[in-house]
Amino acid sequence: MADSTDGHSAAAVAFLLAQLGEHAAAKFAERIHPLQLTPAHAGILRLVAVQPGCSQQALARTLGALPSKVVTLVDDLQQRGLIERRRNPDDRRLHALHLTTAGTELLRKVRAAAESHGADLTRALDPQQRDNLAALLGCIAADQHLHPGIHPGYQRLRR
Amino acid sequence: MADSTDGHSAAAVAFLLAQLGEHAAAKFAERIHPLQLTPAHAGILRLVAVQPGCSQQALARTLGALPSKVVTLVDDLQQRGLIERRRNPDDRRLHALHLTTAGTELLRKVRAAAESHGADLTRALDPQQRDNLAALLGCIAADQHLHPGIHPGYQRLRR
DNA sequence: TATTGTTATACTCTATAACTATA
DNA sequence: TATAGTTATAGAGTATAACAATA
Repeated sequence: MADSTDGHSAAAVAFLLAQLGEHAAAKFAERIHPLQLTPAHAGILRLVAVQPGCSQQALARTLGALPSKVVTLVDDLQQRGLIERRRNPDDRRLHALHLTTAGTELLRKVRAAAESHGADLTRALDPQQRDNLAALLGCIAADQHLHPGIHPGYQRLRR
Repeated sequence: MADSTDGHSAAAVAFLLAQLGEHAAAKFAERIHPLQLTPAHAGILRLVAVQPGCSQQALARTLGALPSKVVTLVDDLQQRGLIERRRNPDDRRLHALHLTTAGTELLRKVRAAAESHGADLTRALDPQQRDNLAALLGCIAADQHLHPGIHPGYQRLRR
């Protein structure tokens, strides 16, 4: 990985980003572990909430993940009664995905966990610094053409 | 993963960090791929440069990686003539690791790649913004007790 | 024939623990 | 007995492609 010893070089910023990003992802995974969810599960719950009735293929395309992986994750969530597969009468090949009441409730807990996770992660910054950081990161994310809300790690989803 | 749709909440910052961190790591891996190195290889090259003569166990402890993984990575680097295993005469169980001339040269290329990678990643920011970002990230990293130069991803080193 | 969802299989990666040599 | 390094092996995880149902 990049050298991190040469002050505020561009390489040092990139290394810090990679380091903190991994740390943030790992801490978030810990936060939702008690809910018996992985980040992948949480990502699917969130997307189905945003796009109710979406198909598994659409989900896979949006996440950049393999359809066969999405199947097993949706299996998990359905078996726990968090998500429903409804047959689309117009095209019976498709499964229209919907959150159940339990799924909506659990997603609320996931969002609460994400918020307290974020607060803990940025506790060293005052509100102005935090907004400043958000703006700078948003600037880079836009420039790098990252899709809002789509973590590249979704491409290797884990159960 | 965290919701990224609620403005500049703490959760949004955490999500952006995770997203950008993964992106930065992936881009860096692409940069050094032509050198036939993975980030894990690069990390070992760098640590051996910083602590010449260190043992493989010490390396594994510093990186938080399994000793058996370090073996295969050092094997790769040794076979390519980038690193030397010297027997420690005082304790013949230990291998003292040293970079060869070729290893030192390749590490220079890795550092150049890291620098241009960082420049590309932060091209949307002016120098002042970049320094600002570095300071904010450094602040969080220190608060979260991250070890400078040690990427948490080293713990699952890949060849 | 093409597409959705699913399942099966082969492959890779990882972790554990056994092994050797030295202490 | 304990530790460094190595190797072997079993388990988990992943990607590919085969498959059934529907269009």
